[in-house]
Amino acid sequence: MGRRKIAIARVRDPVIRQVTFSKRRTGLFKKANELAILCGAEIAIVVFSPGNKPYSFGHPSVDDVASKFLEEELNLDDGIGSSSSEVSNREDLNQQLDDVLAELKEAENEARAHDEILEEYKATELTQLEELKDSYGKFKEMVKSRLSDLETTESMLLLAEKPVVGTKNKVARKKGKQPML
Amino acid sequence: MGRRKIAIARVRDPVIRQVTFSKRRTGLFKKANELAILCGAEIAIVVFSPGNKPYSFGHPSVDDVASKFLEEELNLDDGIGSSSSEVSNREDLNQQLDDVLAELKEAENEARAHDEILEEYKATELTQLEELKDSYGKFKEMVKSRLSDLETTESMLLLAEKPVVGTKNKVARKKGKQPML
DNA sequence: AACTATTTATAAGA
DNA sequence: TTCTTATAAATAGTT
Repeated sequence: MGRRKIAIARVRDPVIRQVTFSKRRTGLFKKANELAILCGAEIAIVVFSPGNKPYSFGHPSVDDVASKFLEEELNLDDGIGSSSSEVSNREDLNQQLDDVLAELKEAENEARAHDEILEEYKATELTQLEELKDSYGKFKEMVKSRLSDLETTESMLLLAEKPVVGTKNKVARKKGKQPML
Repeated sequence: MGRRKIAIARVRDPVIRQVTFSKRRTGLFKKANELAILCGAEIAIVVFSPGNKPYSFGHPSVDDVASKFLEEELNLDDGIGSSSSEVSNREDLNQQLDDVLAELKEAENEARAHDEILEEYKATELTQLEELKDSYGKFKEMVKSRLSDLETTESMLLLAEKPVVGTKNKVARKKGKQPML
């Protein structure tokens, strides 16, 4: 779409490559925005420029899309690694699940203890800690999410026999603004 | 770019909306691929269709870009929340940092305990647990990373005075393939 | 899914 | 980098 047609191959000249990146990144984000608005789609994009500077686009936010993708990951999950032949005895599985459930509840309690420790720094000026807490919160959410999955033993067993359907992913944004490479 | 110009606003007709989504998602991913090839850029995209089906694009892979973005997040981090005027006394800050360091080490030990519990299921057929462990491992890495940051007190103080430079993000992929909505 | 009339993105150039 | 513009490419409406 320019004065000339170009082949899709690495642009040699570093200067032109950078210019091309800037133009196309702008175009890509614009397209992403239109897709989100027109179709009510949720979308997150992360790009690294040739100079390795990070850029991101999110609608409604990278965070939201990220979390949602993580949910998918947790719900659709595996089904691989245990061939149906290995799923021999349902009773055994149920017992195992009960054990796992107990252990995870224990782990969650410990997680709560961690959280309390970290909470003490909520009011501190050392905002770097927020970052750590965020990741820790996400972990706790996963534990909880996993717990409810396990509690519905029946559905999990079904999942274990279901073929994989979707892509799974996880994204969690932080504050910050775009560098102007 | 069609027979008529359309306004960028939510497409009412669900059928047309879905068709538009399919066409534009294809276009977006194509653009993303061209950007990656032409500029040697790394890129990851996650989208949810109007019907809430997940689609993703990654070059070289969503995983790789995700990890890299997470690194950025850990390294460039905050610097917000504490105006330079609040960074009054370096000695006080150093003391606070020492305290935080101690607490974090404690938290890390607890984290290690969690990990051991989870490790017991490494050989189990319940592969869904792998996912949980992955997220937990990431959390632990962040704790460790943060710890080393804190240990180099000097550099952290510098960070606290530095303006925000990059966007931060975290992504962790799972296996799976694209649904053909 | 295909087909085009049009709109939009963008390669080159300034 | 920003703008301009000729041209390539994406896509809205149609079949």
